[in-house]
Parts: sequence; structure tokens; C-alpha cells
Amino acid sequence: MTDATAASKNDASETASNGDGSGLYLVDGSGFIFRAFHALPMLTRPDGTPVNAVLGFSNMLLKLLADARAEAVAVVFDSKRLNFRNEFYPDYKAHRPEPPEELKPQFALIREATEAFCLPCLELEGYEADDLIATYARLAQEAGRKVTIVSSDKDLMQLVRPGVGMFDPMKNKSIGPDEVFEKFGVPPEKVVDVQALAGDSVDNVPGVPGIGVKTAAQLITEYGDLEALLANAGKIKQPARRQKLIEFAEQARISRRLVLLDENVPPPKPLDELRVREPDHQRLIDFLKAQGFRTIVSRVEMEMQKDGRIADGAGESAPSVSSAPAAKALAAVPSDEAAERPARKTVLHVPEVRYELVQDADTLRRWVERARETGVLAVDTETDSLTPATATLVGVSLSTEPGIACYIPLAHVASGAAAGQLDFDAPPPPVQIPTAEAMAILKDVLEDPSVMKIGHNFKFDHQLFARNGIKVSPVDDSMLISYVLDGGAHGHGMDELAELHLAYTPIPFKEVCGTGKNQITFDRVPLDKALAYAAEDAEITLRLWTLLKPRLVDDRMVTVYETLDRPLVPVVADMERAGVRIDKKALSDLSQSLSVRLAEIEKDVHALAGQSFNIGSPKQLGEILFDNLKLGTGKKGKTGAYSTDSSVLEELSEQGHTIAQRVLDWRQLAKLKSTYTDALQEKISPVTGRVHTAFALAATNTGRLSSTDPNLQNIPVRTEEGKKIRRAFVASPGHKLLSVDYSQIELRLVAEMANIQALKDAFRDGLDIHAATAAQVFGIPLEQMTPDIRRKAKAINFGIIYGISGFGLGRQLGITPGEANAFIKTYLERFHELKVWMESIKAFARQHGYVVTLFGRRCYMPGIQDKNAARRAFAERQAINAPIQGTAADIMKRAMNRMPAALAAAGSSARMLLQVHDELLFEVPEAEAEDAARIVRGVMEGAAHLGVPLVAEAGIGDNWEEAH
DNA sequence: CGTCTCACG
DNA sequence: GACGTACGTGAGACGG
Repeated sequence: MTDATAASKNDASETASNGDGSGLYLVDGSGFIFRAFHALPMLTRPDGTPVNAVLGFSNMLLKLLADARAEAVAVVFDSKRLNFRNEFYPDYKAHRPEPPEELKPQFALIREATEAFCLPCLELEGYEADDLIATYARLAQEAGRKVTIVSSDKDLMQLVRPGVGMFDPMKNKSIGPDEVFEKFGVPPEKVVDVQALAGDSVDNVPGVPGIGVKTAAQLITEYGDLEALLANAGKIKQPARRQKLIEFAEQARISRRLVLLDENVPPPKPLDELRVREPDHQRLIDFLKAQGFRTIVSRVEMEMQKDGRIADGAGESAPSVSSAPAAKALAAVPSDEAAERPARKTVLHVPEVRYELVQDADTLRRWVERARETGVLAVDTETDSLTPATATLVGVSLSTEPGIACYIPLAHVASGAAAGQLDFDAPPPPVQIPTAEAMAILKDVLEDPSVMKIGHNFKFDHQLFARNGIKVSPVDDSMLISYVLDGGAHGHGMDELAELHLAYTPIPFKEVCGTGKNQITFDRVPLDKALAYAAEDAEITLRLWTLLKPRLVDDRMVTVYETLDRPLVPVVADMERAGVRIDKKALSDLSQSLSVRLAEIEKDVHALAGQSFNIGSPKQLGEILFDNLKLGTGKKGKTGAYSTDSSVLEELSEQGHTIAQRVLDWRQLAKLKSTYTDALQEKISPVTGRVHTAFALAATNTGRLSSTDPNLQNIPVRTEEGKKIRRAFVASPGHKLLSVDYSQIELRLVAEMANIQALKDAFRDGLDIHAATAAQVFGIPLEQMTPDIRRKAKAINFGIIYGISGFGLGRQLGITPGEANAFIKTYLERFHELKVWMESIKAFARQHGYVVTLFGRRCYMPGIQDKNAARRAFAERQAINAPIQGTAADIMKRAMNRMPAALAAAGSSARMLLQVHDELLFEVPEAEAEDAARIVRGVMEGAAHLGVPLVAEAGIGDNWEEAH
């Protein structure tokens, strides 16, 4: 955390309370309902009434009342849909859709909940909740009382001032002047001026077209306020901006009136009546019980018992609860203020952080029961290896709410036991529930559609449970939520996110298992350490989810997450688990022959060099070529070493230097041998006899997958030698491999997104696209096309996708950057729509800091504002490429998500094995191959309906090379 | 652990 | 006028 944010946190919490016990909390009830509804998993009462927002609301109030400084709390609601703003702007909030059916019954329940908590409900006909909040904030401030507005609505940020702060209950975060500045780029008192310019599409506030928050903040900062800006609009340098501001001046003034809150509405209740009263506990408990909220009921009951109000204890105190030291530290993270604050007498406690070791079935059943009450269960599995398709399940950790987690050891051995050998004197293993029994107990809740399971990188856990006969569903993944929200901004590993969002450093894995040759597998970790580590992982996962999930709604990323990334978890888990068959014999034979040939080439090269050296060392090679043999001057990189990459060696080879070509040959074979023939054999699982890659779902900046351990997305295909490796990827006996790939998908998407008519026509007519572009750009009829001209057009087409530069194209084609620039110029003249599109993408990236794919995925580009021109140019090329590459990735994900159902519906038993960005590889019984090819092509071509056709081509063979 | 090189899309 | 370049990945080898 930076000093600035730390300071602002303090400011905000001081605003929230000055410690004299006069804090007034104004809860934005209407805003909260919508956010909680969308953020929390659906949950129903036994009678079927949906209550997820009611539960969120009740929990939030409990937490608020636990705050010792909450002297007065009031919940404010909107009255009707129409208010005074509609009188002068009828379209205000006009496009709001009806609330969802599941939300409607919850409005009344939330008012009931407020009354059950004995809190005043404030509402006033003709005004929005925000106006009432503004009015009470003013009244309280005039009375010298501190105010905290409990809301995540940015429209309320204009009210922040000394003595008035905000608290975002969904993100558990205080909002002070610094946070407001971060959001709007201006201090709170100028927020309305910025909103007046930027508008708000959700509330139908028009603003000034073409001006967003960033530009608005810049203008307001420069001119002071809206009126001063409008008065001086004629002096603005940018012509478009000047014209818009003059044309839409009146619209901006109306927008300001729409967003400006009315601080002078008649208060429905006097300020003094807003006091926290001793709740009528019985009434509260009756209400909570009626909703089926058993966990918070027991919490309230425990509280009463503690205060001596009731004699019989209804609390579910779990046996053998251990309080882990790490847990204490977790409780003290700044975002969880309530946990470390001493409670007041009438306060309802937030539970302490407690981790429990589960070693018997009954205790495990209690955890399952608790998960059914909350409807939410964070899950994490511990194993003895990182390959989930073959790893042994060592234990499972669960967390049902922040602060509460457990670990269930399943396959731990006594910590002193020696690894991998029989030892009759070894101490007995610890008491554990037999894995099969534990799985049987967990299965019900893990497959329960009304309990949301949460994991971090759940694909891993999904495979382990699948191998134990459990199809976990529904599943949320905090890693994927983070990826959808902040892809490109930072990594999404749990440790990194915990540091970033929770200001907490989880226990490092190496602290538990050691490192290097002393590393032990998790089954040999002593149970107390295993508990602290594993339970913490589950709990952090839950906390990250609580924090990030609501942001999907705020950032409008729900659809991307729900339709693209979340459904991919089981699909890709099944692919990894299936694995791909490798002909080990073919690889080892190939390895053998490569060894022989490498030795021969090595001898040649040493002879040509006149001395022996390590060809694999670029440093030694460079010195031999340029210092000893003086083959040209050589070019040095930034580290001062000679470059010896293939372009350099190819040039030397063309000049007639045999040694360069021989080194190139050696390099190619050495690469094939070390990376593919040798390493791949090692990766064949002794358990399944197949290779199980891991697809990373949150690794790239564009939405693509990546493949590791081993990387099966870069298996050679271009050279004859490489193809031999591909032939070692084979189908099981009686099966075929089916490879289906998209034809020219990225160029089709350029035509679509930039709306290039000539290119779209060419695709619709099914032309050879590179020849067709060559004809367009160079003005040569198709029948006179030469391979060389086509090659040039092809290079430009690729260049466009990469965010073209004269330098890059020139290098690719072996021409000067000047000549390349001339090509590009002609290309952009012929396809004039392209230039407009590229400029608009760059402008968008500069304004927002990210770019967007056709399906709404955001790719953040941190470098786009860099002062360094080169880094900025790099970011601009990324900004051009990311929407293209990312949209292709989105389309492939749509196809993959639909594939299992499409195959099943057709009765096909084809299994999806690999994805290589625009290609899918399947294994299918021989007799079904043709049918499967038809189905797969259909799904892939129908994965998006665009102005250009999507085309997928299929191949069938006994090995991957044949099928491709 | 960073750099270079090279395999793929 | 200068920056230093085609976009996105992962892995192996080298050498500090």
C-alpha cells in the first residue's frame, strides 16, 4: 500500500467516526439491494422465495451494528420510480429495465428486515434515496455530527467532505476524498461538474458526447467548474471537442441538474430520532429464522446468551477448534476493521478467525451443514503433485465465511516417515477420515446446485474431484473473476491477489514443504502446519471472491465471465484429464538419430571454426564468428553480446559462409531433441500412459489460453524434421485424431471489426484472401497474380494484425522501411476503413487504459500513457492486436463451451484433447470420425454470427501430422 | 535468475 | 529529433 492510500484510509475512517460516539450511518438501502442481488449466489427460503439480497443486507446490518462507533443508523429507500428530475428531463433513468423476478419479492423483505433490526426506514415521495441521504448528511454535519454513507454508488461521492465519508459495504472499503479523486480525477465538490460532462448511460444522463470521465476531469481542472468551462468553450484547442461543448452546452447544464443531489428536501423524521436502539431480539430472531438464515440466527443467539438474556445455548460451538496464529494475523488486515476492534456491550460480534482440523465424519458433516446454510463454500485441495490428472488427493480445506475454515487431512503419513519405502518401525499415520467416506459426505454439497463452490484456479480441484466421482457444480473461480476484471493489469495468483486486495501475505508454500532437494510432498507435512496453510488458502479464496465478485456487476463484466471463462473450467479440466497419447518408441528412436546427426554437425562446425567450443552458447559462438573468423562486424545487443539469432546466421549463410548454415542446422536439431523428443518422453504419465498438459486460463493479456508442463501449443509443424515429432502424437487403438482449425480467423475479424467492405466481400466470395488483397493493393488482376506479389500482400495482412510498422514489415520482407511504408500507405488507401478503426482503437486505449474485444473482454494496456515514445508505440501496437487476437480467443472459447453438449446430443463419443489457439484436436472412435468432424465444424463455424463467414477445416488421421 | 534463442498461433 | 520496433505465448540452455 502506498503512503497516499494509507493516509486516505485514515482520513476516511476518521470521517466515519470521531470517537465521541456521535457517528451517523446512512445506509443506501435501494442501491444495496441491487448490488447484493447481483453479487451473491441465488438462495431461496424453504418456500422458494429468493432471499439472497436479504441475507446480504442482514449480514451488512449486523456488521454495521457491531461497529462501536455506530451511534445512529438509518436505512434510506427510493420511494417511486418517478421523481422531480423527470419533471424537467423525462428520459431520466428511462431505460432502466424492470427488476428481475427473483428480486421483486425481496424489496418488501428488506424493509421488513430493517424494521426487525429496529432501524428507521427513510423514504420520501418524489425524491430518490440519494437526495434524502444528502439532506441528512447536511443536517448532521450542521449539528456537528460525523456521517458515514454506506453505499457503493458513485453518485453519492459528491457528498464526501470533512465530516462526511463513505463506506462501500460490498468491497468493505472506506471512500474518502482520495478515493473520489481516483474515480473522478477531481475533488468531491467538483464531481457533479465532471458527471455533467461525462454523463451516465445507466441513468440516462446525457452529458456531452465524446467526453468521458478522464477528459471531463481534465477540463474541469483547467477551467474550475462547468459554467466557467462553457463560457470559455470557444478557446478549446481540439476542434471536435470545442464544437461538441458549444453544441451541447445546454445538455451539460441539464445533466448537472440531474446528478446534483438535493440537500434541502423535507426530512421525514427529525435527526434526533435516528438513534440505535436496543434491538427486539426475539423479533429479529423470528424474522431471520423465517428466512432460513440459520448461521446468523445462531450468531445472534450466542450474543444474547453471552449477555445473559437467554439461558439455553443454541449456538453450534464446534469441538476441538484451534486458533491458528496465522489466522490471527489475517484477522488484522486493514480491510476487516471490525475484527480487531473491541466490541461494545450491545454489539453483535463478528466471529473470530478460527481454523479447525477435521478428523472424523461427524465434524465433517457439520461443515457440510454449515455450507448449506450459507449457500457458499470455498474449497481447496492439497495434493502430492502439480499434475491434477494423476496427483494423489492429500487433503481438502473448506471455508464457509470469512474467519472460519477447516482442513480435512486424507492421505497424510506420519511426518517423520521416510519417503517411498517400507518402514515397519515408522510411526502410525494420523487419524483421518478414509478418503472414500469423506468424498461420499462431500459429494452431496459439492454437487448441490444451491451451494456455490468457490475456488482459486478451480480447474485443478475440479479434476481431482472428478477422479473421485464428483462433478462439482456450480463453481465460481476467484482467479478467473480477477482475470476478467483486471486482465493485463497484474497477475492473478492467489498470493499476488492477497497482497494486492487484502494487504496480507499468505504462508508461502516453501515454508511448509521446503525447497530444492529438501522439499517434501504435502502428505508428509505435520497436521498443524498443514491446517494453518490449507485452511488459510480456502479462507483467502473466499475473501477474494467476496471482494471481487461484486465488481463483475460494477464493471459490466458479468457476461464475459459467465459466458466465456467460467463455463470453460469443467471443459478444460476434462481435456487435461483426458491427455494425449504419445508413441514413446517413435520419440526415443528420433532422439537416437538426432544424437548421431548432432555429433556429426558438431564435428563439422568445430573443424570449420578451427577449434572446439560450445555451439549452444551464443556468447562463444558470437566470439568465434565475429572475433576469430571475422565474418563481418556483427551487431551487438544491449548487453554487449553479439547477436547470433537465425536472421543473422541466415545472412552469413547467404554470403557463402558454410559454418553459419551448419550452426543453423545444429540449432534446429538441438532444439527438437531437448525440448521435444527428450522432454516429452519424460512427461508421459506412468499412471495413464498419456501426456497431460496444463492449460492456463488466466495467463495471457488477450484472453488466449496458454499451455505448460509441457507446452503442447508449440509442437513443431513447419519443418520436415519437426513433422516427425508431430507424428508421435497418436490416437488410441481403434481411434483417429481429428483436427479442426479456423481458417484466417484473425484477418476475418479485422474485416469485421474495422468494417472493411472490400475485405468482407472477398471473404464472403470465398476468395484466396492474400491474392485478393494483393490484387486490390497493387492493382493487379487476380489472373496475373505472381507468388511473390501474393507473398508481399500476405506479409502486410499479418502486419495489420500485429499493429503494423514500416520497420517490422520491411524486416519481414527484406526491404527498406521506406519501401515498406509505401506499401502500407497504399494498403490503407485501398482499405480506408482500416485507418479510421486503428486510430479509434488507439484513442480508446489512451482514454480508458484498456481495449475491448467484440464480446466485451477488457485488455488493460498499462504502457499506453508511457512518457517514453518507444514504449508507447509498443503499447499502441498491442492495442491494435489485442482486440483481434482476443476476439478470436473469445470465439474459440464459445465453441469449446458448446462442444461437449453438441457432441453428446449427436451421440458422439469424441473427446476434446487440445486447443492450439485456432485449432481443436479430438480423439474419436474410427467409425465416428466423419460425423464428429461435421459436428465440430458446425459448432466452430456457428460460434459467432458476424458479417463475415467463419470457416473451419477438418482433417482426420492416425497421428497429429496426418490430421492437421 | 536474467538473457538469448526458437518452437507454435 | 529521438526512441527501438511487428502481436501473443513457454521452455531449454547458458552463465553469472
